[in-house]
Amino acid sequence: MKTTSIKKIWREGKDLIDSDILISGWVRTSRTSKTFGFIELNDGTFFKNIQIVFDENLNNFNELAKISIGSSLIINGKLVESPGDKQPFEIHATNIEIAGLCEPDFPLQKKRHGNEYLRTIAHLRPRTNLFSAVFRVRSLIAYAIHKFFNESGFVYVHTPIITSSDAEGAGEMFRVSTLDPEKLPRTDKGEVDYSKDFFGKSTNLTVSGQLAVENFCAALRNVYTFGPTFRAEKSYTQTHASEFWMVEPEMAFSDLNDDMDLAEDLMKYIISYLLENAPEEMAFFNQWVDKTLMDRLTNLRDSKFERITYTEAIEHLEKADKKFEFKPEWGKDLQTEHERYLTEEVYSKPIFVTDYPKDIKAFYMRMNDDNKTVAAMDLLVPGVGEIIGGSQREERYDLLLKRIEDMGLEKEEYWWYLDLRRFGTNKHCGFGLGFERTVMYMTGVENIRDVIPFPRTPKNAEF
RNA sequence: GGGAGUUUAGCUCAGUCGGUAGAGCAGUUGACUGUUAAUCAAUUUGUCGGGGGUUCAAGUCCCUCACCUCCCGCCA
Repeated sequence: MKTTSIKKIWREGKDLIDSDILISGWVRTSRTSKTFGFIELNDGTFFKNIQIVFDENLNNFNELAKISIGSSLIINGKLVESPGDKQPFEIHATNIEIAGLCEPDFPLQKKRHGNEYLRTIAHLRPRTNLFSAVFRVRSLIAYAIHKFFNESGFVYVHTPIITSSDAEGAGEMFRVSTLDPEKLPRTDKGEVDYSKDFFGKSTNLTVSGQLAVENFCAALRNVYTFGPTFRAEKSYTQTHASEFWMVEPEMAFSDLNDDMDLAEDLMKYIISYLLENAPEEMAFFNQWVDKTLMDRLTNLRDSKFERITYTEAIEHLEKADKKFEFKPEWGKDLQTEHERYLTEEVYSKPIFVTDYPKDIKAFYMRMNDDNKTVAAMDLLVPGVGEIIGGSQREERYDLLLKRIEDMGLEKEEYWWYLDLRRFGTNKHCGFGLGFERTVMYMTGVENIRDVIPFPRTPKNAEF
C-alpha cells in the first residue's frame, strides 16, 4: 500500500473519508486513557499534524500508551471524520508499527523552547513547529525567486565559489588554500609563495558573484546568480552571518530605475507566492512570531515603494525631532539608526535610497553627472534594515579605470572586468538581495541564525 | 575592531541584607471511555559556567578566563 502524505490528507481530506490509508511520521504529542489514546503525528510534508486514535484492540497497545515524543511510527488505519472540534478528521488505527522509539533524553518537549536553546540542538530543531515552518518557507522563497526570474526571461548563471579577485574590496575573506600552515613556502623576500598553492595564486571564497555575472550579462542579457557567499567579518548582530546566500540579478541596457522596478517586482512576487502556497505557515508566524506580519506583507505587496535620494534622506534626518547618536551629515554613510528611522518611522514601509556620495560606495558604481554621487540604491525595510544593495554599473572605460586607480585597487586584477567596457559596453545594472534577510522579513523571525539550517557565525561552525 | 548584558535542575526562570538552593514544566509511577499544551495524585533531579580572592561563612562581594546574547561598525 502506498503511503499517503499528511499534506494530501489535509488538502483532499473529504475525498479520502472512510478509505484505508498508510501513513508514517514522528510523534509530536500523545494522550492516553485506560483503553484508548491519541497520538498527534507529523510526517514532515505539512505544517499541521494528524490525530491518530488507537485502542486496546491493538496488540501493542501497552507500548503505544507510553510512546515517547519524537518516536517514529508506521500506521495503517481508516480516515474518519473527527468528533473533536480541533480537527476535521482523524485516523482510526488498525495497526501501528513502532519504527524507532525516541530515547528519554530527547531534548524537545511538549512546550515552547527558547530559540537560543534550540540553536544548540540545530540537528533537532527542524522538528519544531517554528523551524519546520521557517525551513519550508525558506525553500518556497528560493523556488519563488527562481520562478520569478525564469518567467521574466533571466538566465541562471552559476558563478564561482572560489575566486582569485577581491571582488569589491567587500571586507574580510576566507582564504582557500592547500598549503600546510605549519610549513609555508617562502619567496626570496620571505613572503608566502602562493605560486606553490593549489591554484598557483592566492584564492578566497567569494564575497559576491556580481563581477562574474556581469560578463554573462554582456552575453545573455538578463541574468542572475543565486548561491552561497562568505564574509569573514566578525559581525555580532542579528542580521549578519559568515555564510549566507545572495541573489544577484544583472540587466543589460538598463538603468537604476529599471533596477528598482525589478527589485520591487521581485519582493512583491515572493510575498504573493508565499501567501498562496504556505498559508498555514504564514498564519502561524502571524500568530506566534509577529502579529503585524500579514498586515505588513499585504501592505507591501499592494503599495508602491518609496524612492528618495540620499541627499533627501539626509535632509529628512537633519530636520528630525529625534536625537541620533551619530549626527547625520552629507558625505557620511547612513547609520543603522538613520536607516531604521527612515523606513520605520518616517515612511513605515520599504524605501529605496538612491544616489549616494561616491566616496562611500564601491568602485564599479556609475558616476552621476554631478560628479559627486553614484547611481546606487539600497532598499531598506522595517525590522531588517538593508535588504538589497544595488547600482547602475560604470560602463565607461576611462571613468571605471580612474575609479579603480583612485581607490588604490590593482587594475591588473580587473583586466577582464575592464574588457567588458571595451568590447561592446552598455548601460547595465543589478543588485544583491540578502536571501536570509528576505526570509527574516517574510517570516518575522528576528535572528538570521534562526533562518539558516546550520548557521555559521564567528566562533560557531558546529554541526 | 568598540561597548553592554547574561551564565542557577533536562527546559523556562526565582533566589531579598552574604548564613549552605527553590518554583513551574519535562521525566518516572499510578488513576481516568473522546483527549487536543488533556486532567488528577505521588515522586526523582544541581560541580549555582571555570579558576582565584575577601570572609567564621559566597549562588550572592572582588579579580580573571570562557561561552552565549545584544548594540555599534562592516554589509546582504
